[in-house]
This record gives sequence, C-alpha cells and structure tokens, in this order.
Amino acid sequence: MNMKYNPREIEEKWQERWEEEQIFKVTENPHKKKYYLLEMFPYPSGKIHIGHVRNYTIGDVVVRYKRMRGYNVLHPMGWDAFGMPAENAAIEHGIHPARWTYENIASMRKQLKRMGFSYDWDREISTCEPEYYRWEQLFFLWMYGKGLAYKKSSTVNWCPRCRTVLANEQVEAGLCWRCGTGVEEQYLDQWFFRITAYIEELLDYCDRLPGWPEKVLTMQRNWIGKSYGCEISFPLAGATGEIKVFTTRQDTIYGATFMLVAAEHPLVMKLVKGKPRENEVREFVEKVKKQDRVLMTSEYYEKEGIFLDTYCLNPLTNKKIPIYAANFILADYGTGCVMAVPAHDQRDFEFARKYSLPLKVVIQRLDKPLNTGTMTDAYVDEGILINSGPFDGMENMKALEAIAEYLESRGLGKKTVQYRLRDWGISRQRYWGAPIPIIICKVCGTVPVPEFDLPVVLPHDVALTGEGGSPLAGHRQFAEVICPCCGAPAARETDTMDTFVESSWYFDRFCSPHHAFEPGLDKKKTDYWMPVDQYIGGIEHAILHLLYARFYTKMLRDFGVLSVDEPFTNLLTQGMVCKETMRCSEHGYLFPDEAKDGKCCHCQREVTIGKTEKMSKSLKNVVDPDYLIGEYGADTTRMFCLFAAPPEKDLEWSDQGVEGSFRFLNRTWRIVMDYLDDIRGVAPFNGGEALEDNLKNLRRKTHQTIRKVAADIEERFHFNTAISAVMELVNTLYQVERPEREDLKALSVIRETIETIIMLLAPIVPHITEELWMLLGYKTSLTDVPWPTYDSTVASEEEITIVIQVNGKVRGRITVPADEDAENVKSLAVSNEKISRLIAGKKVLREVYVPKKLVNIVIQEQGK
RNA sequence: GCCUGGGUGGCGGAAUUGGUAGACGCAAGGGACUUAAAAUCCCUCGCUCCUUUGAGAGUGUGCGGGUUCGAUUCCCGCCCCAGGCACCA
Repeated sequence: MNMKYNPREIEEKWQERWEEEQIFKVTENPHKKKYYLLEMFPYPSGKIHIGHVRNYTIGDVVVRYKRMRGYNVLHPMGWDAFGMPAENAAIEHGIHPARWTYENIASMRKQLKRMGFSYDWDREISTCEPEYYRWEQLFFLWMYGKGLAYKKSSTVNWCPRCRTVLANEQVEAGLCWRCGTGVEEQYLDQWFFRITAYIEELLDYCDRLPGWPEKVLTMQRNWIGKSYGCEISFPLAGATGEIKVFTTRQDTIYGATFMLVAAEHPLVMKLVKGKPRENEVREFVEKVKKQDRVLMTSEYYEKEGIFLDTYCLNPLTNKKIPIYAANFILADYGTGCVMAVPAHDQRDFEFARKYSLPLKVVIQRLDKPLNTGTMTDAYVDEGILINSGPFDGMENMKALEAIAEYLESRGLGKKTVQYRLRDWGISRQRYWGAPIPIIICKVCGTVPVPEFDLPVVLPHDVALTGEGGSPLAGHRQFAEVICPCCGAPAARETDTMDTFVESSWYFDRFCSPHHAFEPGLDKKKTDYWMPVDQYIGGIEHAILHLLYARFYTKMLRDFGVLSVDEPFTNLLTQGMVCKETMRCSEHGYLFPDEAKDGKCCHCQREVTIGKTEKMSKSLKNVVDPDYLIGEYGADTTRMFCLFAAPPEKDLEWSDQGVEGSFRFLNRTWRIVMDYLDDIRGVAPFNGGEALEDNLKNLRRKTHQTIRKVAADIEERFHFNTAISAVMELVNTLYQVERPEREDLKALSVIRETIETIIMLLAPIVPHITEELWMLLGYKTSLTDVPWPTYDSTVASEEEITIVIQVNGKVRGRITVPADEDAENVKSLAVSNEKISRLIAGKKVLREVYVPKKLVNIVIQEQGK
C-alpha cells in the first residue's frame, strides 16, 4: 500500500458523504442525553477570518467528542444578518444591503462547509428575514405592554454636515469619519428596554453560574456596579432649592469643599441664569457637549470646569462651598452631582489643585499625618476621622454607617443603593435592522402595531446616502400609515432595533427554527434543548451581548415562553486573534495584501503600521483562511488553529508553524499506510496476554494518551496539549521496532495504538481520520464510534523519577519503583554518590519529602 | 482614565493543587539517504562561564521587593500588551 495523503480529495469526499447521509441532522430524542453546543453566530461581513475558524473549530471538536460520548448533540449555525456594514456597503458601492448580506452569507456558508464543521444546516437562520424578526417585534409589543419597552430622550453622535446619526465607531478623534466635521451631541426620543427591572436577578445569578469564567462574572458584576451609599442634600446658599448628590463616601462629608455638577446637567444653566457668567458657562457647556465620548475617556483628556457663581452649604458644617460645572462628571450616574472631597479623592484633588480650591483633611492616616500643603495625591485609604465634629476619632469605615444614620435622622439625606447599569437603548436611526412595531398618532399617541399586522416588514426600495437622518423616515409608503385606533393618518416609528436584540434570543430560535406559530418558539422543543450546555465565543462579548441575552431570557421566561432562568450553562470565552493594522494616508486602512514592502499597492505611499488589534473588517487586519485550506486542507487548518494556543488566550496571528501540523498529519498517514497490510486482518489487542517490555511500554503510552486527551478536551478545552500528547504517541510508535509479519500479538498491540490515534484525532481532524478508519476495514462513520476508554492499570507507571534537591537546588535524580516507601526514598537520596559528597560534613537541618516527586535536603550553609 | 485579563528560549507554547522550568511544534545548525533537489529519517539547540568540556558551575519565567525548605505559580509596588467602556458586532 503506497497512497499519498491527499487532503483535498479526502475532505471533499467525506463532506459530501456527511451531507448525503445527513449525519448531523438532529431531532429531540427523550432517550438520549441532550447536549446543545453553540458558537456565537457571525456577522456576515463577507469572508470568514481566522478568528471565526478558531471559534468554530473549538466548538466542532467538542461537538464531535460529545457525539462519540453518546450525546444527542444540537449544533446549529446562522447569521447575525442585520447591522451597519451592510448599510455602509450600500452607501459606498450602491449595493442593496439585502443583496450584499445574502451574497456574503452564501460565500461564508461555503467556507464553513469547506472546513467540515458538523452543523445541522437544516436549522440555519438569518436574522434579517421577516420569519425571524416578526417574533422579536411580537416580544417588543409584549414588553411595551408591560412597560419594559419605553421611550425617553437621550443623546446620539450627530454629524451636522451629513445630518445623520453616527455610531461611536464612525467617530474618529471627535470627527465624522466620512466628512471630517466635528461631531456634536444631539437629543432624540429613543426606545429603551428596561433591563434595570431585572438588575437584582442579573446580579444575583452572577454567583450562580459556576460554568462561566470568573473574569466574565466579575466584569458583569462591575458593569452592573451596585454600590451602597447616601443621597445627601446640599441647600443652595442665598436661594431656595438644594443640590442632591450621591456618594459612597459619606464618611468624608466634613471634607467636602466644593460641589461638582455634570456640564450637560440641566441644573447648570438654571443656576447661572441671569448672572454675568451665563454666556461663558453656556460656551463651556456647548464645548463639553461637542467633546466626543470616546475622547472623554482617553488619556489626554483634561479635567476642566467652570465656576457657576453660586454656592451651596455643606449640610453638616454649614460652610459655604462653591459650585462648579465639570466635564468629567457623568450626568446619568447617580444624581449627576458630586460633593468634591479633594483631600480624599484623586479626581477632586487634581481639580482642586488646578483651580486653587481648598483641601481639608478629614481622615488621618495612622503612620504619618497628612499635610494639605505638601500632599501630592489624595489620601484614599482608611484612617481615623478628624475635623469631623462629633465623629472625630472614629474609624472611617465605622463612620460610613454612623454618618449615614446621622444624616437620615436629621432629614438631610438617606441611605440608598446606586447602580451603574443603565437601561438598554435599542433605537437606531438606520435602515438595515428590525423595524420597531409602533405607530405614532397625533390623536391617540403611541399606538402599538396590532399583533395580527406583524411582521412590520422592512421595505426593500430605500435610498441610502448616509445623509439626512433615518432612511426609513423618507420612505412614504412605509412611514405613512393609518392609525389602528382612530383611523386617522399617522406615522410609523422609523427607528430600527439594535442588532443585539436579534442575538439575544437566536439560541432559542435554533431549537425550532421554522416554527411559524406564535410566539415563534415551540415550547416542547425549547424545553428539550435549552439551556445551551456550552456557549463559545470571543471575550469581546463578555459584557454587552452576554448581559443582554441573559436579560432577554429572563424576560421571555416571565412571559411564559421559556422555562430557564439563564441561557448558557457553560461559557468558554476564546481570546482574540489579533493582527497589526496598516494604514495609508490616502486609502485609509489596508488589507494585508494591499501592502507590499511597506508601501500601499494603490498609490505607493508609505504604509503606517498601527496597533495590534483584534481582527475586524473595519480595521481590515483580517486573514482569510482560504489560502491555508487551499494549500494544506481543512484538517491542517483546524489542527493548526488549535495547536497554536489554548482557546482562552489571545493570539497574534502568524502562520509560522502550520507546516508542522501538515507534517504531523502526513506522518500519521504514512505510518498507518506502512502497517496497513500487516494489521488489516488483526484485531486490536484486548489485554489477554502478557507483553514484553517494548510492547508493554507502547501500550502504556497508548492508554496514558487516551487518559490525557479526554481530560484535556473535557476539563479544560486545552486542545494544544491534547494534540501534543497524540504527537508523542505517534513518535513512540515510530520508535517501535517493526514486528515480523507473523507476530500477530505484536501487530495487535500496534493495531490498538493505531486505532487509538485515529479515534483520539477524530474530533480534531475528522476527514483524514474517517479515511484511515475506512482503510482499516470499518464500514460505519467514525463520527458515531464510541470514544476509547483507558485501563488505569495499563496506564500506570511502574518506575518513577525522584528529584533530589540540596537547599532547593536540583542536584540529582534517582529512579525508584512507583510504590517505594518514603523512608527508603530518603535514604536512597542521602546515599546517592553525588549527594553524599555535597552534604558530607554539613549539618542536615531538615529533609522534605514530596511523595512521588522530590526530596529536598536542607543543610547548614558555610559561614552561617 | 475606569473595569477585566495577560507577559516563560530566536518563535508558538508546556509545566493541571507551591515541588525537575522549557513537553510538543516551528525556525536554525549538523548528519544519513539521493546524480541532484524535494520529501523522509537521525542528532544538537535558554543564556553565561571554565586551567575538571562535565552526569560541571552560575544564572534564568516583564521589572523591583516579600512569604516559603522550595515561587512561572501566593502577596505588595511598578512597566508593557490586549479586551470592554453602553451606536462595530
């Protein structure tokens, strides 16, 4: 037998066969344990990139492994098909977003199939289809009915030249990415989902998701940002009224020497009304409003403020303190006003130094007293209260409670709980999204579209120019309707929904993807499949998508549609695949193949190498896997993506080393071919007879490898070490001396090893292993062969190496039987030739023995 | 700036619970095979030092400290990189 490994031929053959035999089609089966594995579905940007390949390969390995373990596995794929890039393509190239999207889907579907992923393609969904988003519109109506969807005024990025709303991504350094005009803030009435109605449950369950990475839960807890503190009223000086602040540091209230109000806060203009500074303050407020939100969070952002010619009174000291408007106070957190305690808060400290405002120390540190004249930073740690009236001498942590109660008892404040999480703004002034099913009638007000009129279908014929506001607003047939209540002419809501809404329930829809009856989810099926047992996706989604999906699940549960509290039992967050960005001053961001020798291939200008960032189409730093698949095949591409790093780690992309994966598959292929004729008629060794050393060692390695690979896949998804282990086994097999053709016992051990290698690799490289399996004489697909089991007696080592250290430094090694007792090991260590020389004449202070690992002999060192 | 992670040879990484640092692979160098090349197979490979060239000594996991018989692993401080920061998805 002398066949060469031909990946293209093998892969196409098996992909066809899997499809013909519908191997991956799945239905509910009450007699089997279900396993629902889901990878985050892609936005159809045009081509899959290495980040997708990595994500979907990880999922596919686990799916194929679980199948071999006997689970009834659901593994669907679909398209997060609404979104901005389609609209941008329409504006730039005149392609209709729908056409652009469907063409992209077609080519990406082809690429995914070429990778050999085991999806049940009958369940494919695209969120831009009315059959999908009609249910989302229904859920919106239910939410509206319950007050979970509501409208309020909030700000957007506004380009005054294009007269359009910009996404944060479309704002570059405070300027519109298309025309370079300075971006402004504008208020619009927009739709919100009341995620805060579920805030306590969302927080509570952060402690009840043991299958989630702790870092993701920590990020979500911090995002929700529950904090306990006080709302305190500061009366205005010389006027009626008061300013309410929220603080978690009421222990420092005696040190509050000025007041800060968010520049955008309506209170600012109210306070300076009619005062000489009114115009100056208005200019400041306008300037802050224009400051880009991204800029606001950047490093070169300078803290600025302006005095409002107004004072209020510190309610406990009754001292007059000045009120400033500032650009770093958040208008929509707490009350939008902050009592500034410059001695004990770093931001306040910097502000006070800039505007020469007084510092007052109210918490004294224990080691050396603070001096307001010489302090270079705020003191934010614990200490004893001073300058704090009746609370002097109290520990500040105790004063938190005491001062809160004191304020409460005198009616000056109350203990409150504050959250950082805001309600979810879902309005988008864009075309390519799910329409919001609402009608605005001059007579009846806000009127929900009647359920029997759903779906509100997105019209096809719109003009997309990137200018002049929401494209749907200009579509008369769509926007002009008859009010369902009074029959008068009315206007349709022309905002569309945030695409995060579609991705908040697609996993439910996958359970019954074609269910055409209300509410679009077949309860019997969602009850069988949900929750998702394993969800896999990029760490980038740790907060927004995952929090929204959790909220939406709870809400659908309360509407009786779902029976689960949480959508994802186990979560694996893969690290980002990163690559450097490249920019040309004329052509903007460049794809990797648009640059040659540091020059832009369009204009020969010098290319600027930017930061290394996660691959994304907008930065064009994407690597298309096609060249890898073409050169080496899907199996090599899959294996290399897994071998490069463990899944949770970020990866700076380089295809250096892909040859190694290809070589390994060739090496595996060759050794099976080499033995094929000799082992074809031989059954794998079953342990009946005693084995001589070399075969015994091979068999031990085989069983150890089964143990290691299963543990690596099941317990920690570390496919790189699983692959290493199989590589070692293949290396070991190469080392074994070729047995005679008549030595059936030896050949049966070889066959056991070869079958094991094939089965262990099956989830990782499914095509080559199917082919080899068939060549070994099997008729059924490897996809449903049971995962091999190991014999722990066979796998256990008879001899182990013990390291001998002297004062913590490795000085020798001894080999002992695995069950050697402690005393023997210690005396063997001490009597070892080299060790005895090293410790001769020295006093042994201590002997540490770590069973099966090492002996550390601690001796008195010279001169001590 | 704030929140969350990460940093180990020339490179990707391994060391799973505080116990042999560098598994496995890439690159590099050497050898075998070949008319030749490719492929394949074998060997070497953290760094420094040497008048014991060795089963040698020292040093080494971003930097500086600490705890411990023993630290890549735990603690404190710092530097750098990545993800998120609510309209990219």
